[in-house]
Amino acid sequence: MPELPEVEVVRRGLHEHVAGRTVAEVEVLHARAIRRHLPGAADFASRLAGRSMLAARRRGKYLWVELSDGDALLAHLGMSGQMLVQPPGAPDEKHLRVRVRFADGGPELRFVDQRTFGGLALAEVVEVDGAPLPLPVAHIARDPMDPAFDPDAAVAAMRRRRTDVKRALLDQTLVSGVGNIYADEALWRSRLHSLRPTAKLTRVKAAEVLAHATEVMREALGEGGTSFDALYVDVNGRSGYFDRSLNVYGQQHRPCRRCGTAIVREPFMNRSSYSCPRCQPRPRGAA
DNA sequence: CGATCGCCCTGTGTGC
DNA sequence: TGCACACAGGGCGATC
Repeated sequence: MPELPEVEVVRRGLHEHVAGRTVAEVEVLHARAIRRHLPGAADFASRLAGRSMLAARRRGKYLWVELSDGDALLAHLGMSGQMLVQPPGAPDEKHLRVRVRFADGGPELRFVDQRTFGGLALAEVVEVDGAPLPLPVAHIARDPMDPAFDPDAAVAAMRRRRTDVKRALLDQTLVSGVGNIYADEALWRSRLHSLRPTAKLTRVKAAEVLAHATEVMREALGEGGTSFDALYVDVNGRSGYFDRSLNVYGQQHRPCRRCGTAIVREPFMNRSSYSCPRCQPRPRGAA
């Protein structure tokens, strides 16, 4: 479940290990991994070969590497995607989808993805609101780690929506980078139930939940991200430690760290929401 | 256009 | 032991 902090850890690793290197050869082992690259695997491989990789960038949960021709190698990790830096000759991972070999003969870049929700693509870079973005990312809002992130504008956009606060937090066109884990953690810190309507939140309360989302993601980044198993790892295959700090996510039946009430899990959008029923009372009238 | 819903995937865990 | 099914869930296309 890579969300902003986990993707940022991967971005830093890419920046450190691939920036400045020239691609020699690309191998696509599973077509679904490049399904967003509409011209197909052969086009993907031939256009990437010979390009140099420049800076690694990120917005929300998307990351990309600028290429020497002005385009970008765009990646989304989905649920289980990994970008690994491995020595040539290391055994192929079971779910290895794309391999990038470099002209210097050094470590390869490997895209590994068990559940195949993630993928790579080559994309044109366009300018949106003063920021260079790969075209498929143009509709994604700035994330709270972006120096140009405007909290007041994000609060206003959230309150304009006729929806529930958790849906708003997960909507990448309002604020990007927040997924199910950090949404639940931010709501717990804000003492808000996921079904509270955004339109009824005060400006102050909406700003508070956004600030909590930002804070929890910053703390997670400081711990190297959240990991429940070996699915989420940095480019060297190492896991983060923030799962030890989670207050509600995955904590059903455990006592709330504030009031001792048992944390509950409820179905939400075909997935789960975790909350404290006492600190985060369900709004009246909500189903 | 805003909001909602179903689908895309595979490995793991659980209950019968 | 083996089978069926729930679950993990981000993003996007279709639909109203």
